[in-house]
Amino acid sequence: MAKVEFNIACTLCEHLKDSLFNGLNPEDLSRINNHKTCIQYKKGQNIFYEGTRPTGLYCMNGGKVKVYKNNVQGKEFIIYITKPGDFLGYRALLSEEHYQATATVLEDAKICFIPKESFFEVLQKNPLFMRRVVQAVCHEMGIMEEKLAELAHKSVRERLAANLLMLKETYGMEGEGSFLIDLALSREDLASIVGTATETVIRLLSEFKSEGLISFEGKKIRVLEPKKLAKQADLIIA
Amino acid sequence: MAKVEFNIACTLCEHLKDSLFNGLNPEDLSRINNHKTCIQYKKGQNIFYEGTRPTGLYCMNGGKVKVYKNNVQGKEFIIYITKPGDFLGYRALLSEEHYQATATVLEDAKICFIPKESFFEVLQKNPLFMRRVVQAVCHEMGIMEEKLAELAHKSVRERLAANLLMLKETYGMEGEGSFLIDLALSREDLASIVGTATETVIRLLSEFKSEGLISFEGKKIRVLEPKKLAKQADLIIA
DNA sequence: CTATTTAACTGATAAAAGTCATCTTTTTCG
DNA sequence: CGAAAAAGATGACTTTTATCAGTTAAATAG
Repeated sequence: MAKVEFNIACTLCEHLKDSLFNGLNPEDLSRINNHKTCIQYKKGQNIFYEGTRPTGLYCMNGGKVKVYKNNVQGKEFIIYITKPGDFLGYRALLSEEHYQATATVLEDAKICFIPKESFFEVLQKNPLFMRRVVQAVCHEMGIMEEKLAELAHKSVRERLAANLLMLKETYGMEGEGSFLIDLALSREDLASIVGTATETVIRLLSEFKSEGLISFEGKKIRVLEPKKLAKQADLIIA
Repeated sequence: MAKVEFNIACTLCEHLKDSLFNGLNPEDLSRINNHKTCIQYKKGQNIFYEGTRPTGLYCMNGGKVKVYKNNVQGKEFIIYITKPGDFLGYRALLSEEHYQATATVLEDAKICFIPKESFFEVLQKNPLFMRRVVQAVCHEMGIMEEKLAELAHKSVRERLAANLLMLKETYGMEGEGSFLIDLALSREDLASIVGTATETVIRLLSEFKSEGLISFEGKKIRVLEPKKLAKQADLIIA
């Protein structure tokens, strides 16, 4: 499959404002810009593989990518789903380790690749940028701590509700008082996010549907009652 | 309870070599040293609380501290247990957020406190130190990703085995071909590490014991058969 | 040193969730 | 288009693990 390139100047990128590159001085941004390679990926293509060495940083321009780990039996656990402006693969790059997860395109994506050297150069000579990266990484870590505790002590039903709300926050498109999660996720992928079996997700989704909390719209889910869903997520025995 | 202070120069600290402060130039290390306050804590005392703002960084000199989150029903999930040389409470400090977890002393501890300003000063003017901190944070994040996947797809039995091995790696003292986990952990705390009920931990521990994988030594656990325990942890259907 | 509290342990039971088998619907691709 | 594959759905069953109740052992405080 031939890689299709595209090009867009970082300064003109519509997602720059959502990115950590935002606020970078023109000189450094142009250094990034001049060394980047932008590639269009099709659904199902892999960006990087668990066990390999990072050679640079990916920056999401469009589309969606899942970052996941496979366990011994081949079961997937999805750690993260990208949104535009996101850095991808920065963890292994910054810790100078192998990738510990695999990244696969969920919806056709446009992704810019910044070589390691250029990224580190800008990082090194720009303490404020470095500071913002650290801040972002530590924030992300807080989210993971939250997820850990959730996974440890919440039921699958609660976790599914919580994850639907989380997806709604990130990918939700408001309309008529409800929110369409703009992400074509298979039941299997949703199960890999929640950390459960596909059948269990299917059953619980249809329960939520019959309780009027959500509805289905093609491959997508519409959150009808965020507050009631939050009650399901929180185990508030009210 | 009066706080008991002690003082030890960073340059003379026996754990400097295990710390991120290692390699810092003398000037910066003395800046840290001159602004730090060292306090002795008793078992059960709290270092910081979830929801409060960090005012500095804690650096472990001795003893053990658990960092944990409480869920709605009051169930604990232990995110981390410190070892000497560790930074404590750096995540919230660096992300400029509230603490998302509480830190409580497990075994009488000596902890040095470095005010936010001094730490950031050294961080800012020392890119190499910053780089090493970023690297450590990202490494830590990789461990958490691992834990997430483990929590999502492994059984309690596997997780207990895996966590015993992890504790052995960090706190294990070798002797006669076996390893004593030098950490007086209650069954309840162990359950909070694994993410399960106390009763379940008790039952599984006595299974492991009767299978000859571990033995009890006072409040501590001795790992007799690390390899067999690893098999239990990995779900290798060999 | 003994009373009281706390931790460790055991058994019974119930609930949650995983697995397996099967069927239907949808999607993909030659 | 139409066959084949993949995804979605449902039911039956089993396993795992949590919960509850109660007992024993150990640690702590008066």
